[in-house]
Amino acid sequence: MTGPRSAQGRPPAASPSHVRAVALDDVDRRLVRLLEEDARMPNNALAAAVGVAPSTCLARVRALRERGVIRGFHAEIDPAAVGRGLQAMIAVRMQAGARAQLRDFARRVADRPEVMDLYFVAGADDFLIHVAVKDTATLRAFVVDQLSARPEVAVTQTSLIFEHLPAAGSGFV
Amino acid sequence: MTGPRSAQGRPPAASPSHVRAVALDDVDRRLVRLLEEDARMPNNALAAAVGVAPSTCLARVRALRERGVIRGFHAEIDPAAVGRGLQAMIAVRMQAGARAQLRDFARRVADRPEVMDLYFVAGADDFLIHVAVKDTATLRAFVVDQLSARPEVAVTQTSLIFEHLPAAGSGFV
DNA sequence: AATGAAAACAGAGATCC
DNA sequence: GGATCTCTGTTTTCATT
Repeated sequence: MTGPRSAQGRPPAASPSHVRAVALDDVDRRLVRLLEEDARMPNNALAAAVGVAPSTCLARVRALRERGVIRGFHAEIDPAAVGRGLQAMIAVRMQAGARAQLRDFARRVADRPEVMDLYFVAGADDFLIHVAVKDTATLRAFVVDQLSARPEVAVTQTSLIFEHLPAAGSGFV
Repeated sequence: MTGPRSAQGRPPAASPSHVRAVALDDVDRRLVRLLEEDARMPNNALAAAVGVAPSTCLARVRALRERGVIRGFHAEIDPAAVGRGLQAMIAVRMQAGARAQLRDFARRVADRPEVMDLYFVAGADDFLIHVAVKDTATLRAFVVDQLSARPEVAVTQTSLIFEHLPAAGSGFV
């Protein structure tokens, strides 16, 4: 484990992509796939599953972390179980004159506790915000206070999310 | 740890919400927050951080898993590092007559390796698909073969994602 | 339900191939 | 770069409160 993280902040490094074109061999790819599914798989089980010695496996996983291939290990939490049963996707378009502040504005929004993901997109909208909140009143407050009331924001469009299927572990690594 | 997962499938249980209105006390909430940030935090460190004995901590975490509050532990992977440097959000609207098959169709799509998340939404679109792929050719192949060529699909709209800020650990648990 | 002690186990390093 | 061995520390169980 490296450094701890500020409780409310963004992950420290591992920016957009970078450390690019890292060549992963077959063992690396299998490790990534296994840890994507179960981040707590013991090192020796991991080693056995990919067919290397535990010490090798440990070194491989550490290298994957250091290369930025593995960005971190996280528990997946049921939002509803922690009082965030309502999810929405909010498309935001900034005022033409406010494009220069787009990234700073979006990053501040992304640091709000309601926000689960923020996607900068190409096209009519500037970014999408995936939020999980307690109820419609909280959602409305977020949209109004954090977005539509801001002069930088031109338009927002909120879509309620009925269900979210995350795909942790299904990638074709 | 409960059962293993089929490599390509969805997580087993923990559907939309369920096990609902689970009362979490202060210790539970702190455990959830810590594990959301670092799923591999050692049990004794976890115990010390929340102020209970390691054995108690272990039982708490196990209970959180069994209650479905914690759905799993996953490594966060840099998509670019595993050859999926291009991300997009695809909005899909189904044909009016195909709404009955919406869920089945969407679930099959969600099991595709390109798909990272699928959101069923209210409004003009039926669902949004967050994909991560190698290049534009792969993206185009996905959109055409899996979506627009299908008779159930009315329209798709693809937005490239420039950057994705995930918020693991920022929730207000 | 939480604890403390004891047993089982995994993790990290040094050494060698 | 990878394996074997060993020591240290953590995870886990269980009797107890």
